Amino acid sequence: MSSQYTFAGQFTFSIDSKNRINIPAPLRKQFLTKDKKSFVITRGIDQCAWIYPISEWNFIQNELKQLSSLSKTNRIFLRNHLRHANILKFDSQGRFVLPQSLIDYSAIKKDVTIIGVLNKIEIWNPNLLRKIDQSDEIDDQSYEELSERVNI
Amino acid sequence: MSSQYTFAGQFTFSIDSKNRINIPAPLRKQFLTKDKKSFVITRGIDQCAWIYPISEWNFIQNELKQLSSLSKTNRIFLRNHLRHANILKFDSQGRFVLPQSLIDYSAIKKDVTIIGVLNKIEIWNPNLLRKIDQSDEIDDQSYEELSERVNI
DNA sequence: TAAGATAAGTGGTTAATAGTGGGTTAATTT
DNA sequence: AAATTAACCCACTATTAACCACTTATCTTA
Repeated sequence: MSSQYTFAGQFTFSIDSKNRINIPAPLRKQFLTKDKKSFVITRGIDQCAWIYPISEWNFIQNELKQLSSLSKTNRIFLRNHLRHANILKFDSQGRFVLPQSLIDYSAIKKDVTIIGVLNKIEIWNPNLLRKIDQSDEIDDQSYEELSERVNI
Repeated sequence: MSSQYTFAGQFTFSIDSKNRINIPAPLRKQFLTKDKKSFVITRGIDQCAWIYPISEWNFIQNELKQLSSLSKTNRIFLRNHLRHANILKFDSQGRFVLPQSLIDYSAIKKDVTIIGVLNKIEIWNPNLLRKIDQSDEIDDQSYEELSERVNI
């Protein structure tokens, strides 16, 4: 079964003095009642934080179980992905407290950029994201390969 | 499964002080009841905005879901395609609010040209479109290549 | 073809919601 | 027990979305 979530869009919010971040209403509204405002926040592969609704996370965990720990890449990926995972809820105003370890990892200062990416939500330092935009342009060859697989 | 929409035609409307744009009635009428006036508006490949009825967009999203986020190319590709996507509805008068980011991207001022292009609707600055019309003529070689794929 | 009726396009006002800030009490931790 | 953290509550402001109203164009029907 594939994901029930289809997040999209970009939002620029701020983190307050108590390290709280508001989840943008358009994204928050998508949360299914079965997930009861619960989600997992963890390190992204890039220098950002990833948020998965709890049911998505359970699904991903099952996928991760398929990976053999004999592979070094797998071991590293599993460790980094799991050890920094925090189960959180958002409060009655729709906010959550971003753990200090993720603030450090993502280099969050005052402003945050929040992006919906299909089944997950990304939390970025706007400046870092801008830097990535410029430096990580996909080379043409990769795009060509992608275009043969995805029909947009 | 192929598209259920076949938009066509060109219309010149205006954007009002609250950044609202009216969807031309001939296009609006095509919206299926299952789509409930919902659509996604995002950056076009050219300097314009693209509107997809929500069911069309879901079709695209399902293709995107096949891409694993373990690949860097995929991550960048997904992020950049989804971050500019806005899920919107048109109001009881058939209008929607064009997000500021797309106003900037498309360089929309007062007038807009709206074009139906099969499964999507394009929103243009009329002046830009005129300029493109003149400069972007399709050369014969490209037409040859097209002719092998499309039978008109 | 003319007149009425209907729909389309445009403009503005009001009411609801979203985003943000802060304070108070209850749990944990040290 | 003190201090820190977390949950809960209240409040303000700006933005957004829902609503109403008017004009122009199109369609229908006598």
